[in-house]
Formats: sequence, C-alpha cells, structure tokens
Amino acid sequence: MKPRRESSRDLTRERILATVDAIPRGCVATYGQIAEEAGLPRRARLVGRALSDLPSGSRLPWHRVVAAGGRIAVKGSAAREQRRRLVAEGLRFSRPGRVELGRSAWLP
DNA sequence: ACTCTGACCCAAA
DNA sequence: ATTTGGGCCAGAG
Repeated sequence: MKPRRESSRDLTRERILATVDAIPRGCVATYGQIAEEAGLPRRARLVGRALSDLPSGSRLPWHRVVAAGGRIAVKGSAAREQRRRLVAEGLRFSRPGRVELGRSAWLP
C-alpha cells in the first residue's frame, strides 16, 4: 500500500478528538477549552468542525462538549440526545439547554 | 481565487 | 437579552 502521509489537518483533527476522548464521565468541556488543551488556541471552530464530521455511532464522548457558558450548541434531535446523555451522567441544568459549568466543568 | 457557511468565542454596544 | 464586529479556518460550490 502506498504509505499515506498524514496531512497536518488530519493530525490536528486527531489531537482534537484525543482531547475530547479524555473528558471524564460526568464532566463537560467547552469548544474553546478543547482547542486550548489540544494546543490550538483560539480555534474553537475547528473543534466544532471536527465533531460535526464525526461518524454517527462514534464512541467518542462528543456530548461532553458544550459551547461557552454551558450552552448546548447542537440543534434538533442531536440536542435532545446530548441532553439525555448528560442527564444520565448526573449533570445538572440551570435551564433547558444550559448545563451548570461551575459544578461540572472539566479541570484538566 | 473567491464567497458562503458553520456543533465557536469574546468584548462592546 | 440580542446584535455587531473581529478573530479563526476547513469544506463546498
């Protein structure tokens, strides 16, 4: 097989996914936080991009990633699914669509 | 090459 | 609470 050179974009994506994979159960991290942890400061959008490209059925804890302030960023059925999973992990919501970051933010 | 569109973020207004 | 503007940047057309 032709040895595939991994593009820098692929490596970046891998770092993002690995960081998401490291969020412990019962915690949430923000897009910006993930970017920061992955060594990609100010590139929160890239994190959202990587997650939106995730194949359905992925094992990654994508539901532990929320927008700034604990806001659920996804819409529609995905939002309900995320909420369902977070509730199942014992997270508390201040209002529908907003998790209490102060209580369960991931501290790497 | 260029424009549009986002699972984004933040400070200001 | 909402909007605006700047930052950031990969894919799609």
